[in-house]
Amino acid sequence: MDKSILKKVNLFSDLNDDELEKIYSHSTIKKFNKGEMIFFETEPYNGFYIVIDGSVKIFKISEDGREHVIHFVYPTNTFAEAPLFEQYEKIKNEEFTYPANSMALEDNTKLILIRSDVFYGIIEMNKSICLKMLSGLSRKLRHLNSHIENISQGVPKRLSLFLLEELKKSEKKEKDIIELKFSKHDLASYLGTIDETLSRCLKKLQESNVISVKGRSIHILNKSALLKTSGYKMKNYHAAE
Amino acid sequence: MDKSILKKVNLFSDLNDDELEKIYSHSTIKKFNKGEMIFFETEPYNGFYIVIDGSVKIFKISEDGREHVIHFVYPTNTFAEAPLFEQYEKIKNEEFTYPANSMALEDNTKLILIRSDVFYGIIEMNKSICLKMLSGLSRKLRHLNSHIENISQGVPKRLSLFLLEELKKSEKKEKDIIELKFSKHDLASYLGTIDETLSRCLKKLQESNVISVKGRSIHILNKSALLKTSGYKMKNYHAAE
DNA sequence: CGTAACCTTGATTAAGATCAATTCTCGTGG
DNA sequence: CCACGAGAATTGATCTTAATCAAGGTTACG
Repeated sequence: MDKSILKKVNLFSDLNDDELEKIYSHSTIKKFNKGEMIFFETEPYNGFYIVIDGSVKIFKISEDGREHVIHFVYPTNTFAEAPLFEQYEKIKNEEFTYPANSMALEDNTKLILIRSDVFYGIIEMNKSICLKMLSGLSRKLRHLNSHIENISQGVPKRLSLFLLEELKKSEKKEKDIIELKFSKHDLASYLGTIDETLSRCLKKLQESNVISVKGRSIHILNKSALLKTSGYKMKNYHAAE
Repeated sequence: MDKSILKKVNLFSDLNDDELEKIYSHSTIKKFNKGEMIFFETEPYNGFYIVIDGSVKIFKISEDGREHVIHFVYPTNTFAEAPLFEQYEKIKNEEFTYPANSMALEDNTKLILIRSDVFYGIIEMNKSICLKMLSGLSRKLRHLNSHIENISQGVPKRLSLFLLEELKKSEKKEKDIIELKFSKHDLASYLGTIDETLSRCLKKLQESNVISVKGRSIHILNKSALLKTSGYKMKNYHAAE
């Protein structure tokens, strides 16, 4: 893999060359195609991942076999870091498993696996990476809190919020267009609803000329209408991860 | 305040006497009565809290004025730590606010306020406290993840899960009895439902002899029935915070 | 005791899940 | 290049759950 990729990962931005070299030499890059599993929640934990290319969904399976999407992860973000520290507190080699399942959403999705023991070594040498980690986890916490707040407030509202968040993330590229990396089924699951309900909600938004949907690309025609139905509050909008 | 209290806080268990002294001498203990506000989400952030006695609820208020309880916090646990690290990454004195509102649930609730600047000083000196913090945040993340998973699965299920979690927390004291520190209204809000629905669910559980409710104390009569309606999976149950 | 906050109960309504068909889309092989 | 088939998405009809609306009943506390 290209060593310069590591520098783009916010988590590693304060590491010196020795430390980067250590991670570089001990890490493996893994490639997955669309639909391939990255890990199962039954699997023993051995490290966390960084998305380099493509995208990933994190999901749980309930006892009735249904899938519940918890997160979508995009490049330069990490996932499955939490068990690292729960594990660290205990006897080092206690059996821990991954907290959920994860699957690649696109062909040629590239990930770096950072093994627990490698990372523990880095932590010992470098305090700043701890603070980066803390800051990353804090943002995730904040995000989950607002997700919980939203989830109890009706599908149209949740959908509007989701669209605004996605729009914010992609604001660098083409204005006003969201390219979904995943099926509407996955989106429905993430929003805590089902395909049919999502479909109907999207239809309504189209009929009132707020958005226009073509396959997996969604054009935002009237952002302020979305803000309105999402129950716009400054801080919510800015807190989006 | 009694200095020995600090040692009971897991977060501080690895600090040496100097460090404890520093926290001790720079911290204030604050007392609140039932119903008093600890902070508002509009308020500038100046540090996190540790519950020493009593209990606290963390909640948001939606634009229609409704209250949404996100957390209940009990002794020796911390709350509002997340902004600490989001703030640390930025220019130090950027204006940050609390992430939600908080209110004391009991008379004579005692809290320690750890000011941001004091804590930054400790962090500089002691790496282990970072790891403790990481571990604490990780557990919260895991907890929120399972909360999200649960919230989309019907009130009876959520209620059963809540009861089992509470039972687990209080397992040290009287077996099989849960003493709520808060109103049923707050519980309903935490479960993402309303008073009437909660009332009916509790009634049903009583009629089928799973629990018995007297005021704010709930006696668990048939734990395995609860496990069943909660969709029991080993890891869920053990992951309870 | 009396009042207010808290909780419960019943009747009604609305949101969204479920069930059951279609239609659409896209990749594959003929 | 077209036809096929499978998965994805949409649509309509119905059913379930839980929110809403409207009264009562209980409890706690001055």
